[in-house]
Amino acid sequence: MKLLEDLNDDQRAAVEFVDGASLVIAGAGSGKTRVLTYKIAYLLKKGLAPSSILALTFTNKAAREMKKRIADMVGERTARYLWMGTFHAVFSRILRAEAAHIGFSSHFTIYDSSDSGSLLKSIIKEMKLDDKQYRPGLVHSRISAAKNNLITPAAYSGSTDLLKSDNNARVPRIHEIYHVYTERCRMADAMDFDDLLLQTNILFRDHPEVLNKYREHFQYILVDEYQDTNYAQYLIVKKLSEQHQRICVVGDDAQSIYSFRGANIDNILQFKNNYSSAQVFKLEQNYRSTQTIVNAANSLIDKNAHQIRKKVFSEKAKGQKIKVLQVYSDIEEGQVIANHIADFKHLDEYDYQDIAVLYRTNAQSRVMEDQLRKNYIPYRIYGGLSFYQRKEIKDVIAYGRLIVNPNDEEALKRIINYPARGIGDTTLNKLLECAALHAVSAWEVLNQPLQYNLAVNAGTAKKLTGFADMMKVFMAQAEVLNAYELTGLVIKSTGLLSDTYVDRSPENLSRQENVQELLNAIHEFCETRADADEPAQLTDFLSEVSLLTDQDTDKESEKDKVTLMTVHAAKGLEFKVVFVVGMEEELFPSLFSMESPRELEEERRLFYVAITRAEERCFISYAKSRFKNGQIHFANPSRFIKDIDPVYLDQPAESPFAGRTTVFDDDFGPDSGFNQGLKLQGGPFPSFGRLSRKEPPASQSSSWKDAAQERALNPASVNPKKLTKLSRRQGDTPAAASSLPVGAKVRHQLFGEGVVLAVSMAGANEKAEIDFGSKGVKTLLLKFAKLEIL
DNA sequence: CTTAGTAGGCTTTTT
DNA sequence: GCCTACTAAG
Repeated sequence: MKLLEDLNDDQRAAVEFVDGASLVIAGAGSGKTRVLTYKIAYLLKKGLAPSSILALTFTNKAAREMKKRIADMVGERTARYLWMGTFHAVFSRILRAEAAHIGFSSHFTIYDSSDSGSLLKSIIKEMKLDDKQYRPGLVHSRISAAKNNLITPAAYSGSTDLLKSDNNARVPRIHEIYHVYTERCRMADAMDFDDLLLQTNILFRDHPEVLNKYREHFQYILVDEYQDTNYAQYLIVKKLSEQHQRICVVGDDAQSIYSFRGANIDNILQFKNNYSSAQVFKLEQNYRSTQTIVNAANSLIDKNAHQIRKKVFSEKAKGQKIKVLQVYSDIEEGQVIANHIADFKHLDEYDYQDIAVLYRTNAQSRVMEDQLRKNYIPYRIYGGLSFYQRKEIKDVIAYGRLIVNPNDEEALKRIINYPARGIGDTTLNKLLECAALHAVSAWEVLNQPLQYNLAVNAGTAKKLTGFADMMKVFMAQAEVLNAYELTGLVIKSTGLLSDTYVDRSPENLSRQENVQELLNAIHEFCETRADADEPAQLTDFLSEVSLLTDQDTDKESEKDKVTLMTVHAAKGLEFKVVFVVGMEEELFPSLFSMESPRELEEERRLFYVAITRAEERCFISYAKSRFKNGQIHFANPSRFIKDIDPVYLDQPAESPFAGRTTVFDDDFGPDSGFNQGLKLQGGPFPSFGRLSRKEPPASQSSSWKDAAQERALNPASVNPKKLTKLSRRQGDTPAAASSLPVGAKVRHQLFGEGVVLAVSMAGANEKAEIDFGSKGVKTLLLKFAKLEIL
């Protein structure tokens, strides 16, 4: 078979073995995705129907990319029928189909983490507990851990161990909160992320006929990133595959970095025990990195006790040593890296797009961004707030959610008084308490206030009725309009955007554009669905969108920029040059991991992931001082640097900071407090103060400005889903010469004919205000709006 | 009930 | 430094 020619012996063996369970241990850069895609193609060529193959990935992005690659091999028409996606996406689809079995409706809402947090907060308040003691985040993580281990509220209350542990942590009533939380979710016809896995397990446990249906349906199951699966995921896979054993899991225990989310590394370590006849394949040849990088990474991971031993090797060039950079401050760190990047570019060694800066926490991006901008280096940033987490987007989505599922309490809470319509906290709390008292949804009370003795005065009652009536109009319209039309109607008739029109501040413009971008996305969704002759109602859009949190498409305008992201986000990616920054104790490894050897090993794996992203050059930097929470913190170099065999490192010969390269006051010699681990809190520090406040000229021109402004003002040009810290730093640009003259007549496919009132710039993009007569005046981005000039 | 202003808290990583 | 949650005034 021709497709096998592209594979090495190990890869081919893994691909061709299809008669039983198999575990593929794939070292970093060893062609893991290649094996998965070729294996699927192989199965298809062997005659397996695409719809009978289930391929589970960890991120939407991975699923998309794999699907694309397979489509290239076997054709889009075949590939589209594969069941390929994240656990959450695939099983939410199944849960919607089987919802009736477990007491949900097929259009149940998926609560995101902030919905869960907000609901927990309400519950904690209602139970009159102290939210300092019962911090919603802490409570949520305990409940989440319980769900990931398939512990229901009843089981939780029945477990003396858990109760004891909660007692010790001084949060003895968590099991009660868990009960109420579960009831409230059910009342709201909502599932949180963890429910998607828990409820799937419940469905399969309580309805063997349903389990059998899917068992027979999925003739072959593949799981990517198996080291990151948790118990709930493990059991789903096991139930589906244990009869026919046609399962292939791929992973690398050395890259298990999600235990905080319940991932259990034992799933991969114990695979052979669970599938007794399992074949194990090891992919040990790294095709990505130089020998030095691979060997350095090996020497690091060797310090972990918990692992499957393997010999990852590279046959590429030996390559240069990993350079260790030591600097005084986070600011200098940014500066030094910016200099290196500028040199690479000027010497024509690397383009910006070949370079990534990886950090442990998103908070570290700010300083790096500042320094890159000052040096006119274009960058793109992943992480921070995703598109669908922006306030204005969540508001629109919340209206949609409530229309589709009026019992969605979190959506109701969000919009019942937004835009302001005189329904304040007092009223809302009365409403929610009343609903909780009668064990009905808030929407139910809203519709029958008298029946449930809702104690509000006549004026307030009227406002509530007004809101409910408005929503009912939308709900009726939802029957006839598609998602795009309905969302447009909602935005228009609620005046959701009206407070963004009060001025032309970059923030407001950005909000408008974000909403426009959402509308564009919905529009595109509707068209795609229409082409495929599939429904394009709001409910269809929402069920797709609720699990989209992923970084997305690389657009043309994204080319040749330095990438900034967390190490977690970088998993699965590769760059010619990688800077791993902030290699300091208490940051990497993080403070929270230092107590436990297990977590420390996970941090080490994380560092391993970071280093193995690099193909040719790798830099590691650590700073002596760093701003954290508005205070200066001092730290020692990360212990992980010492874990790397020094023969692979190019580090300053002397003790930390003795051989520094920049000119500074001599306050911090090698014997200063830093090296003794002394911690200083806050307070002005003479030399540091000077260093940190020294601002470079605020000139703005050339390439970075376009980059930054694009990012700031036009989410679409960056990457539509992920975007941090919008426009604070940049103002509006003056209008440039336009391709669209004012006064021109145009036609828009939805709004019909209109007249151009004004054209201006939004970042790097032109936008036009167009009067569509009866359809109103719209502001449209020209790059999106499909306008026909008449 | 709304808004503006201030005090306090917080920070790991993400489907 | 940033965001949220609370407080005081309209």
